[in-house]
Amino acid sequence: MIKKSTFEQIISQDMAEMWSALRPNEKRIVTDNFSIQNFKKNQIIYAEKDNPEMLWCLLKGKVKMYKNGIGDRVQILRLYRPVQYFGYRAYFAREPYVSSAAAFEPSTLGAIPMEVVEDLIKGNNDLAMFFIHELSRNLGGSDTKIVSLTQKHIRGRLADALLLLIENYGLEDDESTLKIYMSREDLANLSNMTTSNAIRTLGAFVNEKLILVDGRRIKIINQAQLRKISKFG
Amino acid sequence: MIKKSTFEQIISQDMAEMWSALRPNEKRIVTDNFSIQNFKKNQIIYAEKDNPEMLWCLLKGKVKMYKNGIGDRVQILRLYRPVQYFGYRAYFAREPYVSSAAAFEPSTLGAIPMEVVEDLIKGNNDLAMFFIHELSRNLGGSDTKIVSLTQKHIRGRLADALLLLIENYGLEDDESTLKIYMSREDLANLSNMTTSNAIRTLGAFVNEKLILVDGRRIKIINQAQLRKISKFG
DNA sequence: GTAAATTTGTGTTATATAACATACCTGCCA
DNA sequence: TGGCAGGTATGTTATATAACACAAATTTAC
Repeated sequence: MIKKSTFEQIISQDMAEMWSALRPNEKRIVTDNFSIQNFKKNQIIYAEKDNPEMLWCLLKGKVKMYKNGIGDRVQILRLYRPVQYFGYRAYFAREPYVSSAAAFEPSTLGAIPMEVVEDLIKGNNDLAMFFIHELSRNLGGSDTKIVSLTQKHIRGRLADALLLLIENYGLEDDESTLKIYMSREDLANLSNMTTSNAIRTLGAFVNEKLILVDGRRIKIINQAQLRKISKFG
Repeated sequence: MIKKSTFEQIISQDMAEMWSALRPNEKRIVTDNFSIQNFKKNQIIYAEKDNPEMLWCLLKGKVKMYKNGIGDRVQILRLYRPVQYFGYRAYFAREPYVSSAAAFEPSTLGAIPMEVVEDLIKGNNDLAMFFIHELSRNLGGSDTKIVSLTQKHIRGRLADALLLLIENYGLEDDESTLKIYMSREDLANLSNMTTSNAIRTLGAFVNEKLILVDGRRIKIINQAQLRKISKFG
């Protein structure tokens, strides 16, 4: 358990966007109901069909939201970085989770009971607008993803995945190495293809000098060309 | 142009869910800013990349929200029936539309400027919760659709489309005829396949006595089996 | 520190579905 | 009334990608 003073520090520094929407007494309510949990690599935070109870706030690490599909296939739907919120959609929809969330790597998360969040929303319209905004952006992303994943060819889908990783987790100081190191399988699950095809297509990109690969370390060499592949072929 | 009294009637009867969240003075604001527009069959209501300005309320008819994809392919994302609201997501996300909306058949729509809606939300938390709820349900649907469209086989996807049409537009008094008559092409665009394959697979379903087809009229004979096909093969 | 398990890599085959070609049907309007 | 456009139907071919099989490399566990 972490001391109260540390709580305050973490949430006031990192939860900026949502935090700033709150009045002093509301901040107090959040602080009082905030609990911190650590997750190991690949540990599940919540699973499909669970009842949504918490608003999760990723403080440290990386998290994937995914859905188990047909056979053993998995589709990664969204990726989270500090400090982003998730786990609230199903609660607001009054339905069980339709997807699962797991830590990509050792991660620290904050949790606030959704009832508390809902009460806060009822008395604070900036907070309501925060969630309306988040949901709206996610829905647009999900709609766009439908078309990309169903209509683009393998190369386009993998290019999309790489570009998403750049956007989401950024690059090292060398301005080319992806900050996330993920398995070929996760890469495949992100871009709707088999692991073999992720490996093969990644290899093709290396041959074409678009990227450089060393184990799970990926260096982006030709981002412009990746964008072209995402758009056309 | 329709008389004010008729306005009041339409919106108080049909806009029930959102309408009931409003206080008398807010209802007045909506009424004063409400305009009615008729759309012909296949007429576009708004298009991708347009700037979102209006909250649309479908009063009569049927509307499809779709996205133009690669080549000439189209993906139908959502269907609307009276009385449902759409067109607000992009506004809340502060981005241009990522999809288009068009009338399936001659339709009557109400329009309210999004600025007015946003002002109302800022002063009315029930209204905010209405949108949070709608967005949350749509996002769950979109996430589920991603997996269905990418992982299910053609038969499962077409079965899904038929079940969606039942759920969305219902059946005639005979409790078997779909209330919506759509082209094979639209059916294909709903279930991510070519028109040829929609025609063929529909034919297969007829052979298997799951449905009966007379032109665009579709009778659902064996819904249980359609559900099985949606789930497995 | 060595065995076991997992991940990565590569070749081959199988198959679902798109692409293409063509014909027919049906309503429309000139 | 006849031809034209749009939609429906069906057969054939092409192809992108999954499925499978196996070997090598790397990580994990005891």
